[in-house]
Amino acid sequence: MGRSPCCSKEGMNRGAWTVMEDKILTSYIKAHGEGKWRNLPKRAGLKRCGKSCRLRWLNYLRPDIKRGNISLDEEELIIRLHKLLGNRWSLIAGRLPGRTDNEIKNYWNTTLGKKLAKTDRSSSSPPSLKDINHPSSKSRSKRPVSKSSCLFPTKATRPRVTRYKPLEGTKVHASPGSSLPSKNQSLYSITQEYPPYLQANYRPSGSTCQQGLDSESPRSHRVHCGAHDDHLQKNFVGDFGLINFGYGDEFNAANVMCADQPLTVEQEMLENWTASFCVEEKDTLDLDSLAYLLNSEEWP
DNA sequence: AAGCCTCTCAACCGCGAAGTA
DNA sequence: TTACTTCGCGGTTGAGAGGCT
Repeated sequence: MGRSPCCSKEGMNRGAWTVMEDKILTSYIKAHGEGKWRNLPKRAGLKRCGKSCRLRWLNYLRPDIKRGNISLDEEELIIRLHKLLGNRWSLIAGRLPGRTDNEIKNYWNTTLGKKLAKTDRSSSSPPSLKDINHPSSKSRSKRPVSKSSCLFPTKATRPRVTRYKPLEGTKVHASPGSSLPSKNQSLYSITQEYPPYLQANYRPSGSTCQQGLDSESPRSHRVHCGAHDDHLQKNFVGDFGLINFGYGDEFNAANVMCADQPLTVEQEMLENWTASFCVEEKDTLDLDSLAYLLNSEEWP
């Protein structure tokens, strides 16, 4: 039978996206919502394959993409989640609002993986963040320290190259990866707070574990729902089951485990969250619980 | 100054899972 | 049930930028 290509390669643009292409894609998705990637380029008038459009949107154009360096808390979370989940970047990204799986994957491959490998070699015991952030190795310490990055030697020695193009009007929106159902907030009420072009396909995180809520794009139920994964079942229920997220009754353990409900600990991140329209300010995450979680020695 | 090296990250590719007819 | 389509994931690649010699 053979696998049919996702699209005809002939006459297609490849490589870096132009500003114009970005604009076309962004405005199309804002008007029509995500999904139907295969037909999207044709309808939008783009000479790109659907896959490429999807990737560009998810990794770059999406309005809730968080730019800038990975914070210490985020890094710690990545390390812990990677320990737990392995190279399941989309699941890890689901816990880091505004971060994409590609970004985390890149960050791991270029920075964290190396750091951890180094520290693992030099010590048989699991590395602490202190070890990771202040490794004894001076292999690249010749490079001057950048003002803009101060967290880690590897970053400091080589300023992060920021090549992304400026996006006008970029602001944080709630997305499946960043929406956090707050106390006493029903799933549906969150849906209502999505902008129209997001409502078409975005659904509150809980919906990915609740079959039937999204009849338009049923596929969105899978992948991000860690509850369907045995490994996650075992580990996340065990690890997160004790946390009081302060959700209502509709959030059972399986819902809490949903990968697209972010698990975050950074106050600034939370404030950014609540600053967006997704979560009302008065409804806050139980930070104490999360702080306890990260500080806990029982974390893997 | 120029060539080489290292690093980052956007983009591509192939595959498997899930949905559909 | 099965053949096919579509989507999303993880691994990999390569262009571009900056540092080093």
